[in-house]
Amino acid sequence: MQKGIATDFKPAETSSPLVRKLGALCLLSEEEIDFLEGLQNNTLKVDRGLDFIEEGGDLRTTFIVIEGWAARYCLLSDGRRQILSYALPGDILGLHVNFRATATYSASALTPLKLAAVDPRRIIEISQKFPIIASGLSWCTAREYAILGDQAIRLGRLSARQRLAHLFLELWHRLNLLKSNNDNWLEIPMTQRDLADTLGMSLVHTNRSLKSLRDVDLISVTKNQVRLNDIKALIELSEFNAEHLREFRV
Amino acid sequence: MQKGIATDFKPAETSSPLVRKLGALCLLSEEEIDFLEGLQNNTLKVDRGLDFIEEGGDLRTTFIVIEGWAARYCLLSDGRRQILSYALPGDILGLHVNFRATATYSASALTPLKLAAVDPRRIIEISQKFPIIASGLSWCTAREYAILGDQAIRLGRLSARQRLAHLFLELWHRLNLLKSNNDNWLEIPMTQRDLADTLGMSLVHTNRSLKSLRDVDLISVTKNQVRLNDIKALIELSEFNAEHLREFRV
DNA sequence: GCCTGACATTAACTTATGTTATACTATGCA
DNA sequence: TGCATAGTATAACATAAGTTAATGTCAGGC
Repeated sequence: MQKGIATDFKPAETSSPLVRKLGALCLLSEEEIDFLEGLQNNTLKVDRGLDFIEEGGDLRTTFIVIEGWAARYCLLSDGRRQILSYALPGDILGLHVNFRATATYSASALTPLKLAAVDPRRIIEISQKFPIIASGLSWCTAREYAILGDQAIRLGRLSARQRLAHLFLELWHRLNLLKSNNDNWLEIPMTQRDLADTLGMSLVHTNRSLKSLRDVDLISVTKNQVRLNDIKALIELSEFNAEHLREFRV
Repeated sequence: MQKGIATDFKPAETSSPLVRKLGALCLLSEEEIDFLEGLQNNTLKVDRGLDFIEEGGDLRTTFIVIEGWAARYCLLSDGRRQILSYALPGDILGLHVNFRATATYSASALTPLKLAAVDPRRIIEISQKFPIIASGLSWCTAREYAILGDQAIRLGRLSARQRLAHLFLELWHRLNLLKSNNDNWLEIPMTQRDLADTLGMSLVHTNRSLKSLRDVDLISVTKNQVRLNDIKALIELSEFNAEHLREFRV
């Protein structure tokens, strides 16, 4: 990626996922990297299964995921749950919290989670002092929005099998931005219950549809791992559009 | 709303919808209003039914809706369509376009449309010069995101009747921010085909479900108008959460 | 004053998906 | 070692929603 220009600034493997994510997109200066790392100094841990954002509650903090997976979701009165999206390492929750906001969703830890808690005022600071980073965050926002749009497409217009394939492809592509996956194994912490609540289906039908994808050998499944056996066929089946995750070049 | 402090700055009825929308949220200075109005000088018209953003195409412009309704949508290969959201007067499309982006959705005019075309660099300018407006745009972003989340809830977890009621309530609330609706009439330009493509249902089932809402007298329908006969019952039926549209106070 | 086309309505039939229930398999833990 | 629990698997049955097709209604063009 543009070797010879500023290779020194290429984020190290040890960088935070956010820096790796933005660094994969545009060249970051050493100063910018330092700032982004400093932003994530104030960390906290969340146990698996615990909520760290509650719908209807006050939200005054922006969270950056450093390690682990989280799920954004809403509950209905009868207990039905709709997972809206997943937050992976490098993802930001509450980027547009203005001083004080009411959370419109809950968020819980799908795995043990390490988060950075950021004062939203520091986000505002960014757009004044670090235009490149600001532009990167803007890209993050547009990307989250596109991801949620894809979720709507899955829920509105795809069949059960298509939904599963489409979701797996999305997660696979998102993870590839963080670390280059050599193989097609996808490590996911979600149970079938979680998948069902993500894809708007019943648990039983999720299980059935997974089996039917296994039966035609499109995927293989082991404990918390999915192997995408034929990416091309999966893309075709599910009408997945990888462009939605790419979004922009400076 | 905080009478006596700066009532002179209260946006006039003749203001642009964006100014009315942000003005309903926080006090804008005369300078801020002037800037926002100036932003919308470069207008264009779009005929009903025409696309002004095309998925996959280059997007270098931010659009502000001044008059009319637009729909954001994606098409699948077999022609199925999923409408993701509606843009009403005062709404912004492509707020997070960074210099050059690929559109992840198409947008078309549901009515004759008047748009302002804004250079995205002017948006960046805002965060440096007008913190209040920047904060307002941030609120718009969070709100759009919450609206899309609600769309996912509709598609994922609500029945056909619930989806319809939920959508009507959303649109009713959003319109109320622009002009105080005295009655419960909702003027919508969408056909049943559009509603079906929004709610992930077939046209026939949309019609059936509308009828069933009419039959229990929850709504009345005439040409392009829906009357919400019992807001409270509709909210209860559809699990609508108006908080999602409110979002923050400075 | 009659076509035409876009939109709405309704019926009959099919299918994908939901529901309920039971069994199976790990894993942690007392 | 055995029990409890969370997760997975499958079958049998119920139902919401899709599909196809026919009919109705209204507005605009000629």
